[in-house]
Amino acid sequence: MNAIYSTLFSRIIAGEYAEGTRLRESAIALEFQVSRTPIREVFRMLEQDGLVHIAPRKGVVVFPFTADEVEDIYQIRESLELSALKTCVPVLSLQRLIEIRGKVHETGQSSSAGLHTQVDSILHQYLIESSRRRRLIAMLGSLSRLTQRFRELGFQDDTVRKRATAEHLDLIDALCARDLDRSCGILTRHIQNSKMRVLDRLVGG
Amino acid sequence: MNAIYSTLFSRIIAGEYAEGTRLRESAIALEFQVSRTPIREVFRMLEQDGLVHIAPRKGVVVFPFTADEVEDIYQIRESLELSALKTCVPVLSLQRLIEIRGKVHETGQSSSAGLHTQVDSILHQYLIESSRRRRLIAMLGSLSRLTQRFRELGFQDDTVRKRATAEHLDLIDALCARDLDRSCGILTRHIQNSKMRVLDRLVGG
DNA sequence: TTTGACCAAATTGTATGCAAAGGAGCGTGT
DNA sequence: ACACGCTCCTTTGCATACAATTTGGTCAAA
Repeated sequence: MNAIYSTLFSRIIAGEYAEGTRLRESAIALEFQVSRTPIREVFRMLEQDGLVHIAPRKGVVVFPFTADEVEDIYQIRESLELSALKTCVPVLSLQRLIEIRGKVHETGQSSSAGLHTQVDSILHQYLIESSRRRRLIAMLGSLSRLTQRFRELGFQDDTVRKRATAEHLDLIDALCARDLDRSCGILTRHIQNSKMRVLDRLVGG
Repeated sequence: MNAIYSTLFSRIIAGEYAEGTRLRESAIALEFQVSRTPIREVFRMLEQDGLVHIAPRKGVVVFPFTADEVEDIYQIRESLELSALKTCVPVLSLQRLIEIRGKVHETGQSSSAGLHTQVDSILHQYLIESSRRRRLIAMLGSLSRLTQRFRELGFQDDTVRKRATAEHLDLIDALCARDLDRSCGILTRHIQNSKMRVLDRLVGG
């Protein structure tokens, strides 16, 4: 059932269903050779991701997943990550920051998009989770999953990778100095840059 | 089924289930005289609200809904409403703002907590929806529902009502002048004040 | 006493069948 | 011609039955 969820999730993210497409329980059930029962749960999970709308007795329709949508997701993510940052700055572990700084620096030379994506995740995840705000963490996790596929694409260009690495190092330095204002500024620009990269990829092809 | 959802929702909000309580499908199904099938959907809906955690094959456990949690919700709400505000300021209708200003002013004299709550909702809703950002609107709607019960309690004190009304009028004036910075400042303070009120009520009794 | 394996009860996951609501098409009346 | 209502078909909602997995406990061996 998790596989079915992942498949539908990917399809919607990839824009394989036109905006407003209605998903029918029996059709999906037939396609995946299961009964309608698990499909209904999958629908609920997709609703949690904000990917479909469930209208009682009417069925489920997929929301558009366009550039606008991705932009909105990044805007929300920016707001929430800033909030997390404000909470976590005082409690971050210097040791862990330096450890992550090492990884970032090391990866800076690599040309593997996958590796860059991974290190990027580690840093952001650490900041977010350090806020210890369960709800915030969950929301950011959800948003992250929605853009996961695109982020890797963003790291394919070398100049982009260089810049991202520089931003990460800057941010970590500001965090080590417990400089909240500077951290916020850097993080804001960093996320805006990520957004641009992804949107460029999206509209460009 | 919607009734079952509402009931469980209220119970969790009210703290009627101790932190970590496990909800068993059969038990709930028995209580509400339905089969387990709709109960599973209700669980998914509660998961959407961030009120329970569903662990596959393990069951669902309710998250704590404590003052910490409410505080987090308000912090998130502040971040997101500010984001909405930034988006909507340029497109707000002067006519509609003045219309709402009338309602706020009129309600300022009333001592009905319900009426104040209602007007408060109208203003915030208008700002949020004007952003036209589907996802943001949905998230704020969800957060709003989580604190709905408490907000009304917050409006029981007369000095509080006076202050809230003043803040609303201020905000609307700033919005009419399309003064983004001032609007942001006022909204931030306004939400912080709401948070305090609610938290005071919560810890006070 | 403690550890491990194994069995039984409880609980969740899925399939199937039936009930009920929505929607399209057709016909009738105005 | 148009609106209204009726009927049939599709689709969703729910109940029940069965399968699979977890969990708690018991007993035996180290």
